[in-house]
Amino acid sequence: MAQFTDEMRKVFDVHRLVFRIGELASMTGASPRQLRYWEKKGLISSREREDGQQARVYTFKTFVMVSMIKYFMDSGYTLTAAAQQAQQREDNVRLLHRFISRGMQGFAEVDGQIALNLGAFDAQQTLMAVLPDDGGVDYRLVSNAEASRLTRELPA
Amino acid sequence: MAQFTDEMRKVFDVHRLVFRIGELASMTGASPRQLRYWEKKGLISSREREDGQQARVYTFKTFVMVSMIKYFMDSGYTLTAAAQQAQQREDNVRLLHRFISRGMQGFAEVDGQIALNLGAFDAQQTLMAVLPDDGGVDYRLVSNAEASRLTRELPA
DNA sequence: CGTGTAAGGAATTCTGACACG
DNA sequence: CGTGTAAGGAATTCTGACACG
Repeated sequence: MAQFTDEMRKVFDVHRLVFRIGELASMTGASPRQLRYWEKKGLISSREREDGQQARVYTFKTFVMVSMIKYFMDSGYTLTAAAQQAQQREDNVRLLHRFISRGMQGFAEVDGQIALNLGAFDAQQTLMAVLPDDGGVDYRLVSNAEASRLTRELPA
Repeated sequence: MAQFTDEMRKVFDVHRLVFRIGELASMTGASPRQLRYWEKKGLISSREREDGQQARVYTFKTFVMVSMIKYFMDSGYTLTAAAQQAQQREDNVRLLHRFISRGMQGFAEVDGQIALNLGAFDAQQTLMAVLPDDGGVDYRLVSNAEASRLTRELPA
């Protein structure tokens, strides 16, 4: 399953995502004028423009930040207060990214259902997540030996 | 913690992400000419253009697809074969999204460490994921009562 | 303070075509 | 088949300014 993570890590890496001002505006509901002003105030940032590049380039991190600022402003906060609120949430966002990037070991098959191998639970057992039909998530502990047996090879 | 998921779900919803051909090209390494040709062949798709909109608009789904096609082509596959390989992986991508969107119940604090509440393990216990300093992920089972007690309120 | 708009120049995207193979 | 390029028109982004408040 190392094959999966190696290949797919780059596919899921949101840090590769880049946007120009028009898309970021349509994605978040903030106007281009607002985005330029927020950047001038230092509330958000765009990537350094190499050489003679004209258009601003925003990253996924900025997309998240703008989305949060917009959300808090729509809730009644002033721009400055909304930016402060968003900054506090930033830590949680980073934490979630760490959990996601560390916890995914690959897919497996448990009791005939597709499961996600979440890695070692303790020295003897591996944690699996299963998606039942009711829309929730079930968790199963299986022996490490059984885990590697259950973990299916992806189509080469 | 319902507060967190309600507010942040829209922030993390990658389906809101949109790109134009230039960004998608720079993000994936495929040329604009390639993207137009692949679309003409039906291997990828761009969003319907409303009214007189000129520029193509791509979604995150297409970003993932293009990344995979590019990866397999760089590995030596022909365009058609690479697209077939990518299509097979698509199912796994969708599965991973379902696991992520269902499994996140919010943040908690376990043994003084930040943890991710992954929801019910069984009728009595809640599953928590903890990030130790060694870079891995540890899992803990706590009683449901303790879980709700440990789950910290996010800054309002 | 925070955002809208009109203004002119620069960069992007569009399509259909010619090219090579 | 699969991609590059030159060509001209259309849409986007840029900055600094004027406006309202």
